[in-house]
Amino acid sequence: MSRATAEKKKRTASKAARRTEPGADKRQLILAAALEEFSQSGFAAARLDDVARRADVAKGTIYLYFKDKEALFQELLRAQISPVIVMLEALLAGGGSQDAVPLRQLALRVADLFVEQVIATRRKDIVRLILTEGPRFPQLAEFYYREVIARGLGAFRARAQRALKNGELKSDTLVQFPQLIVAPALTAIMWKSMFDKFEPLDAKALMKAHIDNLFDREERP
Amino acid sequence: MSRATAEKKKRTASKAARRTEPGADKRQLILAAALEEFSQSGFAAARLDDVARRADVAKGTIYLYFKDKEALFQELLRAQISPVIVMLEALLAGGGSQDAVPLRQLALRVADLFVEQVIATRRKDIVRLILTEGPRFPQLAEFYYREVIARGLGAFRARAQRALKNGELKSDTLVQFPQLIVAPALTAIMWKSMFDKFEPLDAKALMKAHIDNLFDREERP
Amino acid sequence: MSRATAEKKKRTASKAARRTEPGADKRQLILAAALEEFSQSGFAAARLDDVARRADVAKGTIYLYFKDKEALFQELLRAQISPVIVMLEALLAGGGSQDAVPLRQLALRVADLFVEQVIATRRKDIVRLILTEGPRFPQLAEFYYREVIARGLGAFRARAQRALKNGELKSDTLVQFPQLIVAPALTAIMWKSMFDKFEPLDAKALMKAHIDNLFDREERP
Amino acid sequence: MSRATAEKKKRTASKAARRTEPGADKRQLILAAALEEFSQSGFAAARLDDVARRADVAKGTIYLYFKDKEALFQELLRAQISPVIVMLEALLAGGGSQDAVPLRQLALRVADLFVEQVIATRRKDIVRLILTEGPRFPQLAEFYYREVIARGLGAFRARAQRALKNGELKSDTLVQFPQLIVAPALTAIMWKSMFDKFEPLDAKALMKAHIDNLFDREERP
DNA sequence: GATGAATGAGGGTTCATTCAT
DNA sequence: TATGAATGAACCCTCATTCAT
Repeated sequence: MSRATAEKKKRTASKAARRTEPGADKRQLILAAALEEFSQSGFAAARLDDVARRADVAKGTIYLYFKDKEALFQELLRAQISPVIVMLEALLAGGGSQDAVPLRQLALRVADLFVEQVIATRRKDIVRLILTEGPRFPQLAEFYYREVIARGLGAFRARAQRALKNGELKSDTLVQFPQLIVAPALTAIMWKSMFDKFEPLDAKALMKAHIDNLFDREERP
Repeated sequence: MSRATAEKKKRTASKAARRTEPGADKRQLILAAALEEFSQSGFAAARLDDVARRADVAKGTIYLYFKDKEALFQELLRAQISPVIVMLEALLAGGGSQDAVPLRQLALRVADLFVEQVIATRRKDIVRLILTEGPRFPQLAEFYYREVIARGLGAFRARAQRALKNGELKSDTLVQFPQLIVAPALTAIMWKSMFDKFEPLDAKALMKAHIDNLFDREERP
Repeated sequence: MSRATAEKKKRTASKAARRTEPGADKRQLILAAALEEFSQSGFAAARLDDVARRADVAKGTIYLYFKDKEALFQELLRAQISPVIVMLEALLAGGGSQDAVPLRQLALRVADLFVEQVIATRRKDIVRLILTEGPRFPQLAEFYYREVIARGLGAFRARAQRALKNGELKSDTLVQFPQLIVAPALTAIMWKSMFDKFEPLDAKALMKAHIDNLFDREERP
Repeated sequence: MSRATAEKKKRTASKAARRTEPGADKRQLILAAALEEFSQSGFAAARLDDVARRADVAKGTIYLYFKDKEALFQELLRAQISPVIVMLEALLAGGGSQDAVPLRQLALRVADLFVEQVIATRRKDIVRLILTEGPRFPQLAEFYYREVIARGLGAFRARAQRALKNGELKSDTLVQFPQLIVAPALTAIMWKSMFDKFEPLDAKALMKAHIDNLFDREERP
């Protein structure tokens, strides 16, 4: 009871505060609450009741902004992907167009960015949700493949190809399997949500060790 | 009424056929059906009705073998883990006790085994389910960490330590991050269940390339 | 089927009528329907489906007002007890504080009240349910003992004690066994719900005869 | 698992022991177990599974002796009534045919017998069940009314009539309301199953006080 | 007769969705 | 727009009953 009471009080207070918030767009509130609930419980087990409560809106309000539960879910995942795509393209296409930065430096920079901006934040749950619920939402999987995977790996593959040509890379491993570059990142995300309490994982160090592995062999004379 | 009657007849017929099946243990039938349904829909969205139908038993029969939906789910995941553990220990402890086989060979052998026995079979769904539902079932995550992760990585880490001492490994990367060895395997599992239809992935080649990466750098003079 | 159709029509009609009913509080509707169903079938055999239908609400609506079937049951019994307690105390404490009214008159008055307000009404089913289901709901039995039995018999016992002292009563029978005063009332309730159709019982006359019995002996010289 | 295994072993053992019991009539075992379960849970909530376990027979066995759950229930109540009827008639008809024993003595004797043979034993649960479930089983109520109530009260009423004629009784209260004689007995049964743990009731003393009440007034000059 | 695995109808409960206000 | 009471389909689970052995 005390927990509920405390929570209620807090919510009531924040409600008053939020009411007056100027740009407190309901849609954003709902999306934020939905991320929380969906990543906590998964799509099927999440309750719109809880989303509404957390967003501090009425249950019916959700339906003013989203057709149904699935639309909310998919729009949530799509909305959050946009910045990732932008970031991705900025890094790969922009920074790499002239290959001013060596691929290894680029990889390290992206890895750091990914750890800081995704793995260390709530955003990692977006990735988890996509991995987790993707098989149940074919359109989502397809969308994600087209917009993120194909583009991201494609760009990386192109960049690796150039690195291979200009001698920065000695083997074509990364050209054939660009997936290798992200494997430890996915592993880190899964690890953090399941095993981190038993054995914490330093994601940044893991990524660095992995990249060192991929490039050190190449750079030896 | 005619529908019910017709259905009953049909079922009776197919039942008669199956009745004679020799080792068709009900419990196993249910577990197999459950794997199918759970990996298709996830825990929350799977319907026991469908499990029953797929196993060709009545809904109530499930409850003769499992306390409830969650017990069915957890026993499913635990039951399938045992062979993995056995395999794991046989390979690492057994084959590696005298380190007769170089770690690289061992890794390649394990990778092949994992691809053939897990990734290429229905068993990969077990791994997916654990990764996917683990956060919602803390006991399961803990069990899995204790029985599989801690043991597996522990054994691998010990073996890597010895490889480092006897010069087979030049860096301590794998001692610090034994997770690296499995990262591409997880990635392959996720890829296969979401993106394989868009772009098939050769898991075995991926694993080989990864292991080559890890060891080649060490073996250069 | 014709029965169902007929019922549906009736319900639709009455629903339209009820929609406009002013104070038709849903909670009260549900409680009234629940009393009907529970006293007809007992707790275990009563179906919430029927309660809902009788209250003319959807099944889910019940759960907006009551946590579950048991809560509905217990709140039903507790809600109905309050007026009884109030009545009880008004009569015994109020009217008896100065013992202005002889105990016999008081008993007759209470008996009449009980017959009219309880035995002759739907309320007798509340008493039946408590007697009937009490053993299965220990909290309910305790609540009832504390709030009604202990208080009611206690007050009556005190009043009887005074009557004994001031000579109105000659023996201490009622002080020792205040339960005696209510025994015929319980018997009447049971009789009415089982045997009244075979042999009607005049509860008021029964109570009067009983009270005469208890007091006549005392009043003889 | 260990609990289940242990229980199974125990049951198997005791079963072996019972197997050799000579007159261990299955039907009686089942009836005894049924009484236990029905009076603990009521008709609707009692589980035949538990009856079978308690009787140490298989679930199917029950159906060899009783058509269904309701038949078991009704036969249970009817079977147990017979001795009561016999006793009743022996006392009233037999002992009272010549009115050798004064009615008051007879009443006291019956009360004692009832307390000892019914209220103090498992048999009180039979009475409770009849009172409790009667309304749901019209045939049972009718059977009970015809075989027990009508006969018992009839015999008592006849005896009271004679007592009135021969001066043993001064008023016709008991002729009009023979139910009065049993009211405290029913009250005692209800009390014992609900409130006895809060406030124990001396049923025998209660009955005696009640009978004194009924007869003292008559016997005063 | 006796067993107990199997059945499946039935009921309690949840929760996405609607709609009158 | 926003609300939240109301809905009812859907799903888990129980348990009386059956039947092959």
